[in-house]
Amino acid sequence: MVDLSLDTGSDTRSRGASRDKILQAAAKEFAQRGLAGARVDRIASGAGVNKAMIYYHFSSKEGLYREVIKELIARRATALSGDIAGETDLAAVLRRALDFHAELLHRKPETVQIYLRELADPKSDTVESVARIIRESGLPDEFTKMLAAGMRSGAYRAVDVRQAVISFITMSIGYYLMSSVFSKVWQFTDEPAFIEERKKAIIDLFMNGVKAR
Amino acid sequence: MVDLSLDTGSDTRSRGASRDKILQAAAKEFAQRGLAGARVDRIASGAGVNKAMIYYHFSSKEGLYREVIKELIARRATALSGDIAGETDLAAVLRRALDFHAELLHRKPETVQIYLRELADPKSDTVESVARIIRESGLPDEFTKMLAAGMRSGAYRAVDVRQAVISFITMSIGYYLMSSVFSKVWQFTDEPAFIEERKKAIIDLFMNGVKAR
Amino acid sequence: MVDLSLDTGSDTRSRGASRDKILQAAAKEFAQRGLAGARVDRIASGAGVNKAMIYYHFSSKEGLYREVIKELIARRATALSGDIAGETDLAAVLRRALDFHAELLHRKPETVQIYLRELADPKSDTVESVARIIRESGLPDEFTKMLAAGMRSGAYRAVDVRQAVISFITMSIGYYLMSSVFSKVWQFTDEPAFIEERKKAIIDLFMNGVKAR
Amino acid sequence: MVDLSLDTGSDTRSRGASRDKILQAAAKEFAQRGLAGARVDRIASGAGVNKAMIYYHFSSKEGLYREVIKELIARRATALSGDIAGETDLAAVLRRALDFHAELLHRKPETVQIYLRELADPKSDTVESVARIIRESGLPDEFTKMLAAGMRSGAYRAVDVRQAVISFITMSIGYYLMSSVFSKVWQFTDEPAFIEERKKAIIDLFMNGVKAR
DNA sequence: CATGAATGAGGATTCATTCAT
DNA sequence: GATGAATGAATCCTCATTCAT
Repeated sequence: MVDLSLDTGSDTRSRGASRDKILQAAAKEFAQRGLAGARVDRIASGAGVNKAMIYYHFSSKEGLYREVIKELIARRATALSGDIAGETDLAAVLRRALDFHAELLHRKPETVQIYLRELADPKSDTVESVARIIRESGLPDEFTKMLAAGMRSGAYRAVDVRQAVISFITMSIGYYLMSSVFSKVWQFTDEPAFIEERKKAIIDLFMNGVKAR
Repeated sequence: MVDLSLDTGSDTRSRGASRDKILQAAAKEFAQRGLAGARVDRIASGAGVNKAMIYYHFSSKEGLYREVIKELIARRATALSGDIAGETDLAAVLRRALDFHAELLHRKPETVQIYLRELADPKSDTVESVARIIRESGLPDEFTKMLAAGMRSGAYRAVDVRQAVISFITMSIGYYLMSSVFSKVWQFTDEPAFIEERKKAIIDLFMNGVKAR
Repeated sequence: MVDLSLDTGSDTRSRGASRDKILQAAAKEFAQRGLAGARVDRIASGAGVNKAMIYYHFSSKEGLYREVIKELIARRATALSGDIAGETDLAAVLRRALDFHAELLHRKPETVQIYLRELADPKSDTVESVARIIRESGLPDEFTKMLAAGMRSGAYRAVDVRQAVISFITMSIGYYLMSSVFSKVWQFTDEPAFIEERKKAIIDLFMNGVKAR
Repeated sequence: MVDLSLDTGSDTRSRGASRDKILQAAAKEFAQRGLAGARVDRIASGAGVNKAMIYYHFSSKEGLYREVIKELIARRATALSGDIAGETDLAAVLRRALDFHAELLHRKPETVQIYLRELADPKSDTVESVARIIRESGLPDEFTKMLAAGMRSGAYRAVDVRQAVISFITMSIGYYLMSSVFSKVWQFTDEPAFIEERKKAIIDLFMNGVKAR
């Protein structure tokens, strides 16, 4: 499976140690408060470094934010590309995607928060690049091909393919986006276990939903 | 059907046109930039009033924000409660909920943006109250009852009811939350039409997904 | 004679009272320390206003500086244009110019200091605009015409006209530029009187210097 | 003639190439931006050395500035002292002084810029020391003596001696101070040639201006 | 000598909020 | 209701200077 380890590169020994501490602290602050609400002082003290170090390593608060985005989203999201290429089974493709989403959005809780804020920002180019990543990942195409083939062969019912893709993506990602609400409605005790069940439930509902009768 | 008219409150007999203009402008500003990123100056000039007027009508920037939230989310969301009570058919309940989500999140584009930001805010009590509204709306309970009944009667397959509810909600709401990405991947030409198709597609996938074979 | 009163306009009653106080204090601060050395805090307390008022009235420290320049140099310097037009006598032209320089550079001591710093700044466009003002004032042309005419008529010796103009300007303005040194070498007791003598001495030396023998 | 070679000091046997590079870069930076506007970083990168090296060689930014002043002005200016002592002819004294000013202010363009800024600084002790150098150079005394003698002998007209000295100094030095303006008014093509002509023109105007008729 | 990293004390600018009219 | 002017408390960022190596 894809390695999505959290470090910012290979040089986390002492070269750039404080740079990394800043990135960590910044991710947390930006996730919790957003770019506008984040305080450089808070990031500095969170990272245990002098405020000026932030400007030594990054151009500005916004530059730091961009770097955090890059580390947290862009860099990790691209990892999926070409990973579903080999699969021939629709259910397997779904599982790959589900695992990837979990990996991407659940390992680092900050990721979801930042992603939510980016979704709300009309000027965000993160959204643009995520869209590009999705397109280039081949998921929609692969999905479409498999569904279409299954529909031709009579294995699947006639469904709107685009809607199906969207339904799958929303079921998978939507959970992470809204989990703060869900967890208040149902109080999950064991989230990791819940997520594994969720993956199965999504595959189950989706496959049964499209399968011919 | 639920009345979700756009005015800022039914008790606003003539409590000031400028108060409303401020609320409109504030909703837009908060949606685009979030509470921290919003500028009182910008809200004032957006509303075409003097900045001091905002403090004449509202206690503070945060007070104004709370008021916007109340108008945009709380007030409208509560409208659903007791509306699905009468339904006996699962598909009809789904449709009610889908219509409600569309009404709530699509009519005013600001709603989604603010909602996204609230989801990202760990201190948000909007999330709390939305959770409460969902609980009190009876949707999960009704849903659970109907699914359980269907499973007992053999009409539906044995599925994890909680997961099913979540799958439905994410399919429905998830689209609005992520539509900025989707619209960049697929370029919808006619969104209202697309949303109507989407509702059907969700019901179709869900009902087929749970129906016994 | 030209009115070169110091106020920034006609509305110095209470409309823009603090704006004017800021301009006054800023002129002093910029004169003493230069743009880079000036402190916004010092300007604010010098003007007896809140620091934020500076940004209410001016775009930035640099914007304020430009405004000061405009008030102190550009606006006043343009006043000379067309003022020497009527003169037919070379000595009278000299006197006009001498009076103008005194008016411009001696009334407000800050003017010289700021002018000196602008002369030292390779990126200054004040220097550009002063050059333009000189050109458009007609002084060099008038001067040239009169000297040339005098040379043709035999009243004046054959001299390099351009050098003569420069000699005159440097004698007149150079004194103000270097007066801080001169006053340390000679300790003038009565400067206004000294300046009047200086004007006469310059005319005397110049006219005798060019007159035919 | 006076040795005004450009090296940064005769006692710099091999006291480090980087020290000199720093002084060069610092002179440029201080000339262009002034003490307050100068950036230590920029000086360091201009000199091609690490910023800390500056503090290895100099006590502080201001200490470096003082050193630059010493090299550029004080050290070179003192060279004139006692050089005009031998002259008996007024015109020869003028020429000596003109050559010295040209040497001092024209060889290194930074000199004029720094000098201009010092003239504008009310706390400058460079101005003080230049005044002292002028006094001690004997130029004013020599000048005065010669003019007075000429006036007694009937060779010169009765003029205000102090004004005459100032007129001469301003004609000579004033050109360098204001050359950035002059060059924008007239666009000199060949500055060295122009300066030689200027020297002659100054002597010509001055001598004719004081000579008895 | 030389360097990259670090720091504290500012310094410019912003911004929510209030006041006088 | 309505406004222009005013303010204090941040907040981002800079910069001279020092330190560890």
